[in-house]
Amino acid sequence: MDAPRWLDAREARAWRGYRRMRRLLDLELARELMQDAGLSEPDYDVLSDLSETPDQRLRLSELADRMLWSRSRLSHHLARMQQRGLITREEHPSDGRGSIVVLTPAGRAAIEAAAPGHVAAVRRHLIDLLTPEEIDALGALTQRVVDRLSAPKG
Amino acid sequence: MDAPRWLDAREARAWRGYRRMRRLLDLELARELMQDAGLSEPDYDVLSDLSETPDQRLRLSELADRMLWSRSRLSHHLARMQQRGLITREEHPSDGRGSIVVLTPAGRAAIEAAAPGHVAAVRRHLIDLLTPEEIDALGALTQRVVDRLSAPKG
DNA sequence: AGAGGTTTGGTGACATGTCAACAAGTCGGT
DNA sequence: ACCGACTTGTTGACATGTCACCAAACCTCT
Repeated sequence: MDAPRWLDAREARAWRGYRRMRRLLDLELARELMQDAGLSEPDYDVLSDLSETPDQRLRLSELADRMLWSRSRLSHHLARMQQRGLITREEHPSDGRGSIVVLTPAGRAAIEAAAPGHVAAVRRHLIDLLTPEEIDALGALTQRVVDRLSAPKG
Repeated sequence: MDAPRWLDAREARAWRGYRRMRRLLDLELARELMQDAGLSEPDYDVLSDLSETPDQRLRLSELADRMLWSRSRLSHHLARMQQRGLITREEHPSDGRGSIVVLTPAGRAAIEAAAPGHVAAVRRHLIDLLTPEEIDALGALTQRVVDRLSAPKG
């Protein structure tokens, strides 16, 4: 058991700042999104990912992988979104197990109505507060961390 | 309704990277923390904040404010932690409404056992992957965003 | 064809977080 | 002292996320 290497002042500032930013940004973006568009962030993410596919449809497992969600979580969430008419399920044409998640017209309308305001909020509270250098640094750094965590033996 | 200013390629990379990093980092840190120390991240945060105070005790509302949690959430969570013997509640000496959250010896032992491993994990998956410049940039940028979001009229 | 192992999506039980309402206490003005 | 407005912490109902498990379908052998 080696002596732990605690964070120095700069590292601690970055780590604490990151966590605090996360929390505050989440709260604010979720609040505005719900108020302006009646969607939760998970709702928005599902609709957004679906709307970016060519046919507005994705296999459940594929969608779950993209979102980094468990299939169970997605299945539960889709059930709720289906209740509200935002998505439907179709059978997979060749794989009898598969379930295809499809964006309904109402779902498409919802994401199209929500997107401009949400992007504006992301700009207002984050992107537009950063210098171009900071944006590039954030892009580079997050990608490096993500690549490590996604690597097979990370 | 002005035409929305969508994110350009660099901005989108930063934003997507940030969200993906968040998710992956959360999953991994929570997984290791639970496995190594039997604590959830919320558990750790409560214990950590408490252990950093001079007397290992804080008023509930004060702790909630520091953590950016609602009082309701904290109250529920403390009930569960109290069940496990990690914290206790005491009466406030002068304010009859107040409840003081106190770290128990078991709680102190838990955070002391968990901290070295957790800090090491934070280093391994984030801090040690960044250059000193990136750490400073992250510290500066998060602080700016936090300050804006914390401002009275944000 | 069929056995054995894997993948897929769903389910119920349970843990956690949110929201609105509440009782008790405090505070400030009169 | 007392009234009304506010603060504090708790609670219960409900929304959401996690976990273990399952049935059905698939895939790979022989």
